[in-house]
Amino acid sequence: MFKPVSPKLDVTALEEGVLKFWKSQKIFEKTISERKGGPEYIFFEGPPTANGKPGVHHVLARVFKDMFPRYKIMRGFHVSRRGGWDTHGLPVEIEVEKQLGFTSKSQIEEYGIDRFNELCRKSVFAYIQEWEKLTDRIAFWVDLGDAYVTYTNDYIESVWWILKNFWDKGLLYQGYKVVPYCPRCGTPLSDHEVALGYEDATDPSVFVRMPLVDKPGTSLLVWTTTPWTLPGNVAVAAHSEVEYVTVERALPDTPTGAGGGTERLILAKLLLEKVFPGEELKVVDSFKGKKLKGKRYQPLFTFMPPDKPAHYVVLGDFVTTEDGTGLVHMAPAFGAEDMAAAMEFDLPVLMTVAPDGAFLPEITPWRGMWVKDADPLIIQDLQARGLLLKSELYTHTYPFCWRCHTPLLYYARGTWYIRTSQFKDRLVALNQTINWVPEHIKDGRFGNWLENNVDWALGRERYWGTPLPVWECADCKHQDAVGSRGELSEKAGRDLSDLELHRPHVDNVTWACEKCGGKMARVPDLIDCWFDSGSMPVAQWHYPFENEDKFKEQFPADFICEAVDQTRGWFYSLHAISTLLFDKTAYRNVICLGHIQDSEGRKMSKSLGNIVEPWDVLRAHGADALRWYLYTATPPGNERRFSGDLVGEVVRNFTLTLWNVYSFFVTYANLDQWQPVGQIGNLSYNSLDRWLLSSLNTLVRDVTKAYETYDVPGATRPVEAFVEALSTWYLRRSRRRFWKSESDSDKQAAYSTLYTALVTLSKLLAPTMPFLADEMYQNLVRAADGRAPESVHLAKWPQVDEALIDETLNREMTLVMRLVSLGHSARQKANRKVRQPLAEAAFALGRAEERHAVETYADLITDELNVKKVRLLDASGDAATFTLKPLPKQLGQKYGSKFPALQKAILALDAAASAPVLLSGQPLKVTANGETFDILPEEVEVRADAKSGFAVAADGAYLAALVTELTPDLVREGLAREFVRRVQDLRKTAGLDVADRIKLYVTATPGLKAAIEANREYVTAETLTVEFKFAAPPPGAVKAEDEFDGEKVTVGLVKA
RNA sequence: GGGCCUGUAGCUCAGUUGGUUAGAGCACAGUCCUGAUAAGACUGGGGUCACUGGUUCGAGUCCAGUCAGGCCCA
Repeated sequence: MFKPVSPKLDVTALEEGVLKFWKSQKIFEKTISERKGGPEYIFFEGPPTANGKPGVHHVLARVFKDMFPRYKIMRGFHVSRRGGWDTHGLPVEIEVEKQLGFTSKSQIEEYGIDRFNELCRKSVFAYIQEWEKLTDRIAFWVDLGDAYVTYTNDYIESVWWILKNFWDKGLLYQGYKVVPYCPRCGTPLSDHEVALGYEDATDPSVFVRMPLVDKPGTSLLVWTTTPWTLPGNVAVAAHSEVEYVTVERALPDTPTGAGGGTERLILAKLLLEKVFPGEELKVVDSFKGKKLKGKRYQPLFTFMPPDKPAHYVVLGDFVTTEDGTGLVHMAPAFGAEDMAAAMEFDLPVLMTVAPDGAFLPEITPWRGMWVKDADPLIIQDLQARGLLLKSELYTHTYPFCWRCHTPLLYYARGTWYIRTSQFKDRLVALNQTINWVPEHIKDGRFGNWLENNVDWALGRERYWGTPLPVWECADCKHQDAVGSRGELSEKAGRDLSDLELHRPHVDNVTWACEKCGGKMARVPDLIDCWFDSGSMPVAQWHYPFENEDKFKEQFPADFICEAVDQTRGWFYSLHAISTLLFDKTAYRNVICLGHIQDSEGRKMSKSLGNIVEPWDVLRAHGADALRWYLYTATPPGNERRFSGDLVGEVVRNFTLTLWNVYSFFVTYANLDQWQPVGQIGNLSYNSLDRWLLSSLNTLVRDVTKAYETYDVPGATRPVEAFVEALSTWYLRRSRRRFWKSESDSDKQAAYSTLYTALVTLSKLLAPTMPFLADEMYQNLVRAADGRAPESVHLAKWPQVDEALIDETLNREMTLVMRLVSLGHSARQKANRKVRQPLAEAAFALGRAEERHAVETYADLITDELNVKKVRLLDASGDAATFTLKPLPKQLGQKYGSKFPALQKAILALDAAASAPVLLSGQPLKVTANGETFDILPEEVEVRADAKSGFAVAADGAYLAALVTELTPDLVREGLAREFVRRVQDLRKTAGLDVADRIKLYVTATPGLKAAIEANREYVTAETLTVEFKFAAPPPGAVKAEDEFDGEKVTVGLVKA
């Protein structure tokens, strides 16, 4: 006996019950321990930070991470699935700063880095219980008990080892980076912080002349909104393809008195009207920007002598003709593009401004002055020297410090880099070996990112993070890197193996410089926390200090999965570190998820208040439905609009359909005391059974292939389609086989088929709907066979039986369903309800080879359509008209541009004469444009229409025709069926069990009485009547009166 | 400003190497079926396949451009 299954489903109770079972029987642990010795399948967990509540986007990533390890376990693999936590970084610091009410870095230093970092350490696990609870509830099987944590000494030490390795290879260096910088706070801001502080600002907008050295009287016209950067100017950039002009204009009187004459100015042609609105100018020359390359001009200021060639025109793609003059002033110390150009063209970097935002003493007129205050004075100076064309005001959005509202400066700061660009070719080549889902990321977003690789800016001027293990001599600037605690102890001359490896403790370790005896102290930088997470393949094992075997076994990963923002985050950091360190990829397959948006396509954010709480969805619909929705709704790489209602649809549409099939099976199997064990072959499977088993094996084959290629929709959507077909076709068409009283081999075959399908489904669904799958498995398999694996998650993945796959059968059954659908449609049109039997259904088909299906499945069709007979529409006898339909796919491909004429010619043929030729399989001669073609039968569809007397429905070449004429016999049968239906309703309302026998008492008008008499055997068999009387029901009988088709009836029944 | 992705019914999504009638589910209306069903079948309404141009005998599909949204970078 199976445990009885109610058709009503309580999802929450089911899932909580299964969770309890997993926990008490340690099923997760067993999925690991029982696969020891099996091949390894390696999954890396991209570590989240637990200082915030997990949201629905975390659920998305976690359920996708979960399905492949579960699948692989069932294929016999051993999967470790170690969890991990990312614990360093600015977001953590910001949370603590908020908590303390701090607004500047100096407050942190006053408070004490020591105490501050302790708070950071605590805060990173503030929500760990939320994370654990949610992870558990959605059934993401990951080992959180043994999770790696990036702030531990062991982890940091491994990261140091990597950095030391890079140091030894000369890959770690100091350079300049232009960063958004707050001169008041004395700190660079992260992109995130910059985004907080954009405002409209009004700045001066100046057009400045830069006289050419070789062409007196001609100047480059340059535009800037930051005059204070002009003393740092070293070059002017032009775009090679933009059209520039030299214009001549009258020189107005100047304050210096040098009036009159003309001057020539160079600027982009497109901007002429914008710069000189309404002014008549003489264009003396016009040329592409590349002609300007290398032209030298006189520097505006000479406070700082450049140490390299400067003050000439360079070419750059970043130059636009949006505003300005198309000639861009370059000050490498104060612009990222300027700095990039300086690197490219080996230009000098003139640092004219001190870290507090004031000019350096060298800039004599404005020394010590806040640069923005100097703007008007600089303009005045240029004006006085005749270098200023004009000065205006310009309003634009400009970033301000979110803490102190000081305008940010783009400012070059010294920082540490890793020479990743040196490995660009390897990064690109190794990327080619990775299987990206979706594929376009490989050569698109990720590939482009690698192609444009710039050195990794590693340094961070912060407090809570992995310290950069580089020490520098205060005197001679000698530098050295440290790769382990042991090495540090050695250098410092004392045992530091228990030293806490964060600031400020590491900062306190110093030693004498080996070169000059000066003091070696650590540089203040931390490293980018992306470097932490990218180090996890190594650092999670504290390799190479221990666990060498573990590391070798668990690298590289077979599978990782994160959202698309990780292309430049974790996907990159893993790839870069692994490439530089081992010249290997860190992962073989990666699913890159799209972001979740709200139901209106907006980003989910706290400020919009449109966050969907995962717990709300879980409580309403359960984890399986949420998971299934996320797998099936859209391909993994797409953005997805999310709302709880859509998850509810999964339950109604899929879960309940499957559940009801399952409930049906259990109900009847119990009634018949059917047992799954001891079933041997030799069952008489009918065509429906064979079709279902064929479809099932096709499903297993396709789903397995999809799992192997990380195709999530391919692994899930076909299951949905199969369950639909199982319920609405197989089971609906097979119900009678389960009801019938005799227990013959046909019934056994039905049970066996349905059982096989359900058990196989439970296994196919195990990775994706782990709760429902195990619930079904426990009842269907475990309950009957104590030796079966304890959980579906410990069971073997189903094997395809290719021998059972019959493509012809699959195709023919699809055709049958289509014909039946047309039959129903014809009934509807003729207004003939299905309970009324009809004499005949005839079908027309598009192709000759399909005729076989109608004959083979005649029984099925007659039963479904309630007709006495099916046959093919006879072309000579039944068809009133034919239509020829030239098939463009065949004819168009074969005859190309001749197709339209040919089509016209075919349509003009006498169909009545041509159709029989084609139907007999002969080619047809057609003349078009004076050319004769032999048209083959498969190139033209012959459509038949039926004579009158039929009710007809057609779809393409397919046509169903029903004889709607009713004989007295048919009418009586229809009445009898109506009657049976009334009795069945009555049985139901009387609360009888499906197998209860009854005594039936009937009084009816003569027509109906005759109909029942004529079909008495049918009536009693259908209604399980053991005693039938045309008589008034006895007292105590359940009674009903009804009227239909002009007949009246009174029915009474008593349980026999 | 650049890169990548997306745009098909009210909503969520399919749509094969280009083939002439663009589909499914949900939602809405009607009819039917039902001793598993919270379901199902049939019918109907609902589409400028974002837009413009091109290639082709033929474009939702290929090409170019434009627009809108998203993400990343600047």
